[in-house]
Amino acid sequence: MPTYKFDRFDRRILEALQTNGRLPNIDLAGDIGLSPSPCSRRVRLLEESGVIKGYSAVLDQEHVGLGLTVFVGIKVERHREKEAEAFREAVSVLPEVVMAHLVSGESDFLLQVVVPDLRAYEDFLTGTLLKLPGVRDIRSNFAIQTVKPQSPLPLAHLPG
Amino acid sequence: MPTYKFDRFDRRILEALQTNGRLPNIDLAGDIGLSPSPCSRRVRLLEESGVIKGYSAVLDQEHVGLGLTVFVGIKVERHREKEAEAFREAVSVLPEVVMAHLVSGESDFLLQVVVPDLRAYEDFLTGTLLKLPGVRDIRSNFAIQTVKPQSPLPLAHLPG
DNA sequence: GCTGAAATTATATGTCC
DNA sequence: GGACATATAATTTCAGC
Repeated sequence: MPTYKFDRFDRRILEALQTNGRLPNIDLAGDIGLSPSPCSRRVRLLEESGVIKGYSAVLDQEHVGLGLTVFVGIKVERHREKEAEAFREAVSVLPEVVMAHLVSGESDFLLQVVVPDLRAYEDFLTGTLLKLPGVRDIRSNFAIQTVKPQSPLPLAHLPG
Repeated sequence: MPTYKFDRFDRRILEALQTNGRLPNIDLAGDIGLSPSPCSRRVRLLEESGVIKGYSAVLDQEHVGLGLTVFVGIKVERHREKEAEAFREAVSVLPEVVMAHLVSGESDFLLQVVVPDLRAYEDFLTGTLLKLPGVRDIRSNFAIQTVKPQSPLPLAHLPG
């Protein structure tokens, strides 16, 4: 379903649930100015249509012992499609890789990697990343400070 | 609270709630092999201690009309601390910026920017980013394909 | 600490207007 | 979309291990 006819209620639901995914329906309904029944219906429709892909607990990285975030740029050899797909598959199953994109520019791939510390990153880099097939170059950019943590998507372009 | 004495139950709770932040307590309890009472207590402690920072609905970017993700590297002038703080503050309040870090390497800051399309990015780049104080250089890397979407933090280093 | 059961309260859902 | 009734689920308490 590529399109979805949003109105201002849907937009406010999405904004509220991005900020608090466990907001009780009764509170959500009150916040957006709707009674619980239609609010619940809308949320279900948004879930079933795939607009809401799921819900997630947001953890404090430091608290769970994950002190190091690294943004990794990877250049690869020119691949045939079959090899390229194998590379993407290999990257996407690595737990330490919490996000990965094919990008334009200097690197071919940009990965966000999360590990406990520098020692763990060293192991991951030499033991895993550098052994991926077709890797030509890896550039590691270490996060020194979080300026803005992962935040809600901007929905200002939707009706409302 | 910089440390937290996790055991295997806490780890499994965190893993489960990262995957499904709305998993009913009764189901969560069953999954991790605990009865509902202690399971509920543990979740509450994890929330109160800040290990669980919150919950969020995960949206489908395309479905909500946000077709373009750009990873933006920014180099800045040497700042005094007061100016540096002003820059970080300015970046962190921009809705289009869904994540931002101070990083080592080529750029000083790395931003993840989400907008509807190239036209919107053009406006954002020229109208907002390039006008931030002290910007020396901006490099835009466009996401061509999502290899792995934002995914749960790896907790394999915790007990369990 | 956990289990299990029961009671209470809160929340979600379905039906009908 | 709203109101109301019904069904689910969460939370608390307490006994016993």
